Amino acid sequence: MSSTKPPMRDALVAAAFRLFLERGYEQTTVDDIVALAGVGRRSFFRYFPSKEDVVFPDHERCLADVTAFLDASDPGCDPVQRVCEAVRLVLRMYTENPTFSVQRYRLTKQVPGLRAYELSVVWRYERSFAAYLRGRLKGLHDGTLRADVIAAAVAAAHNNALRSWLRSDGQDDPEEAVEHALGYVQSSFGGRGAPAADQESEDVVVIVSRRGAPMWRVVQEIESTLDGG
Amino acid sequence: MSSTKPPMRDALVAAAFRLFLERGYEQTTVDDIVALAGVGRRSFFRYFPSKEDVVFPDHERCLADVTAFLDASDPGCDPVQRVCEAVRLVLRMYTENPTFSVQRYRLTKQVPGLRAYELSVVWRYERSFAAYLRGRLKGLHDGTLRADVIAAAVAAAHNNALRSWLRSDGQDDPEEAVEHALGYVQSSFGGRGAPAADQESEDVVVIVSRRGAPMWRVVQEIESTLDGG
DNA sequence: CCCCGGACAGCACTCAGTTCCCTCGCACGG
DNA sequence: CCGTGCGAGGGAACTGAGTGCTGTCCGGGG
Repeated sequence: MSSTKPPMRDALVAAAFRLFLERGYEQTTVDDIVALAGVGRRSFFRYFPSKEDVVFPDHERCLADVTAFLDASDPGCDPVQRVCEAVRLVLRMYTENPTFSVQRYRLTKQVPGLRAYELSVVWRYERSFAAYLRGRLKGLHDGTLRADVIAAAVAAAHNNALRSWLRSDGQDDPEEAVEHALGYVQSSFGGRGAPAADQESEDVVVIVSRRGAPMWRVVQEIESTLDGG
Repeated sequence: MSSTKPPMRDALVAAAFRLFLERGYEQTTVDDIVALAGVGRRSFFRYFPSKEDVVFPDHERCLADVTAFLDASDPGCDPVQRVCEAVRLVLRMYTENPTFSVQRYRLTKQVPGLRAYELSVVWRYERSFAAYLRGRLKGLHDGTLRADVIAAAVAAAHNNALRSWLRSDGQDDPEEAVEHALGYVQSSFGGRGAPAADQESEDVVVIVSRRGAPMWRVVQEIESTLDGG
């Protein structure tokens, strides 16, 4: 089943989830988990700094992946699009284990402590996005403000699509939903963001133009955008 | 200074902050706090469900204010503007006690546990915004998605302005910074959002128009926006 | 006068997380 | 073949947050 790298770590995750699903998160003590896994209590805290961490065993690695992905960006690429690509890495991590993700979702929905923990995890992704955008938008007017707002918008769009997929018990197509949500964000902030093909039923259109450009250019831009829609 | 309603609660907050600033949050136990305040340990947990809550003593009330404010909205008002007004209530709560807010900011910046807690508080504001926007945008295309994204953007703009004010030790003008940040968000998502007076040094202008409107109306809108800028 | 309900004190308990020390297995060089 | 060192794991004991329960004080109403 799982890889052969850390047998003990996986055993702890498996034991923990069995108990969490049977009797609930708060009704399960760390001693229960280590007893079922047949290991010492101390070993649990060697692999997971806290009881909550066992619920999100792969976020640490994914966060590192996202940060590395953004660090390796081509300096010429569209930063907003790049962040949108990064968020797809996060989605992939959820969709790799659909049943696990759905079980975890049900758990975090019920336990306030886990929701708070998940929040802090999501926040770290958002800060990674924002740090990258700040670097790319430095010098532009309101660079850090725009970086923070765009990072928050991308994260919110991702979460919206992810949660509706999780609520559907993994039935819906998560890629499609995230693509659609990111299209909305890109059309709102779009640098060169395309107007997103699936906006045909949208009733507003956003046009961005340099101030000072001649009016004929502005009108031309509008016409091409409307025609393309 | 503070109201005369709960003397014990205020005494606990005062004692807690004295110790937190002296020797740090994690180096201070609840027993230390209650000893300094001269009350029983059990009384602390009567007023604050957890040790972290004593650091954010007025957020619960503020969150209730925000929710009530949004619930009392005129159904005809611009929902995005309404949320922007709600976020000013949150800002006011910080600016009412500048020194307290700055001290708390320094504390939360250092202690990971407090950052996580603050995150969950901010998240509840955001969910309050999103719930209101979902109600107002219901039926529109992508209503819940737009509600979530706009709520996140407004919260991020507020946080950006708030944090830069807190970093300035309360020297900068927080109202102005938040106004500016909200102007950016409104111009990105604007329903009828004004182009925000302080965007004069901005080099792009965003125009939103109903698809299907006659072209002369679109041009008229552009001209009036450019002239007003 | 007693009773009752709420605010508070204080003890005892659970459990998460940490510290310290022990054992076992395993490779290493002598 | 035998120390010797070392890293992974086991386990006891401790700290501190949070909870439950019991007892006490106090003010107001029978």
